[in-house]
Amino acid sequence: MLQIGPPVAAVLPAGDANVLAELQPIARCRRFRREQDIHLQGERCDFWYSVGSGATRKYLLDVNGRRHVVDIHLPGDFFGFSCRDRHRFGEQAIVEGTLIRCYPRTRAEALVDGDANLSRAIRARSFGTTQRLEEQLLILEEITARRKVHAFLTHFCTRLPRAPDGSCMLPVSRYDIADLLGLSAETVCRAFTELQELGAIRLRGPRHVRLIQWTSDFDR
Amino acid sequence: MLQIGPPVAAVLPAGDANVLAELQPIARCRRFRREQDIHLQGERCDFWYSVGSGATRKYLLDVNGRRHVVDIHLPGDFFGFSCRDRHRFGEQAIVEGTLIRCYPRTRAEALVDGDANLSRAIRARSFGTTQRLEEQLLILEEITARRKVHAFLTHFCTRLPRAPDGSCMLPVSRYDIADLLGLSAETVCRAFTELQELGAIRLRGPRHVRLIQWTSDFDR
DNA sequence: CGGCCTATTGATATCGCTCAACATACGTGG
DNA sequence: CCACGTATGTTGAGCGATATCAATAGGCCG
Repeated sequence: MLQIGPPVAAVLPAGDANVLAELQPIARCRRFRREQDIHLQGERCDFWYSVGSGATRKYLLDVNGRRHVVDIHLPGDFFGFSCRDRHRFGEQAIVEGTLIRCYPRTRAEALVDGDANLSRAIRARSFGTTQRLEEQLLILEEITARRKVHAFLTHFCTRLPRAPDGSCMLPVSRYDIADLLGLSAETVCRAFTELQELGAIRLRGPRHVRLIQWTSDFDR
Repeated sequence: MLQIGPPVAAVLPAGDANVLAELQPIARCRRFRREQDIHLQGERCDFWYSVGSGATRKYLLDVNGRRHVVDIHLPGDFFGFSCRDRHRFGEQAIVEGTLIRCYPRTRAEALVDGDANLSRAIRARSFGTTQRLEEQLLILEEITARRKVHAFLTHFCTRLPRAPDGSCMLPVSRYDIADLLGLSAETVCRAFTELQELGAIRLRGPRHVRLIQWTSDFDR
């Protein structure tokens, strides 16, 4: 069974947010509707982006038309970093009115080149992305669907704002979770139901989750 | 079915290798034996590393003692980048005599701070790591073991040196592949056998693989 | 030669994908 | 307001895929 690591935000220097504010002058803010694309797969990598509010998914449509989700971005996250000139993945808003800050890449790089602190802050964000993806890999290496879903919720809920009772509102559908975990939506549903029956989570509405302290294995 | 993206090396600016050579003065080179740890999980992040020769695995031992492999590093790859102060993962040599360059982190960061080109090169490496992990996530999201193994081989072989006939020597065991793909070693074995029967690969010895051009689905 | 590690194959029970049906929520237009 | 349509979420049945346990083969090194 997996011990989920701390979220990226908890390990990033708190001062980074101030440093990153230096990028604001060149940012263009845009709002996106649910399912609207921020950039498409194959498009030129002309911007860096950060999430102001809402949530986005990084996804790929494969040759069979199946959708793969490789990452979810939440407020504070940066995305669009790339070492190639075209995006391998598309990125789209998950929630209505998602606010995105778009930083023209050339200008952003010029700013970063001239400011070692800013450069460190961006580097820390990039390392943080690596960390989040590594955590996601661990989750996908879990064997059973129930464990995958539980590990996902454990990790994801640390990244979400929490109500006083410790519960979270998931911005993502069962389909998003399925495409992120490489499972069918039905299996994800069943895992939610089973986890609730086992007392690992409590649901008040399909997207309103509270994680319960739980030490045992989930193999009944 | 998945279209595997190009390897990171193919999209990194060729000049980066020269730029990164500026880190050599502070590098300490060490050789590691098979299975020897380069750093442990939980250890302080005091170094950046790059692979000179051989191969390494980034891994985690979970509370049940199961080993998870999240990445394989080959010559030219950097690792040990982190935005936390302690390593979540261990890293160990896979092949005998693996050559590792160790860069003291504080000195490396100071060098990078003072050189925008070097800073860009390190950033590009970090973005490249992100790209490799995203590709690995896509592989893990494949449904069947056969597809996972085939996608892994397709991606991994682009990172390996290739003989004139297009064949590769895998530096990793079936167990490494299993722990990387979240499968049992037996299932990985069977997938190799099936892929060969289907004509997707040819094996001359367990680790000597040649990928065959193959357009069809692998679902018989 | 013997021991160990890696790789392979077999048998079986469990798990998850698929297809199907149904429930629920929400928005829209009448 | 209700009727309806659509998207989302849930549950069921059955089959194929994979984990697991087991046994065996092969290679390498002392």
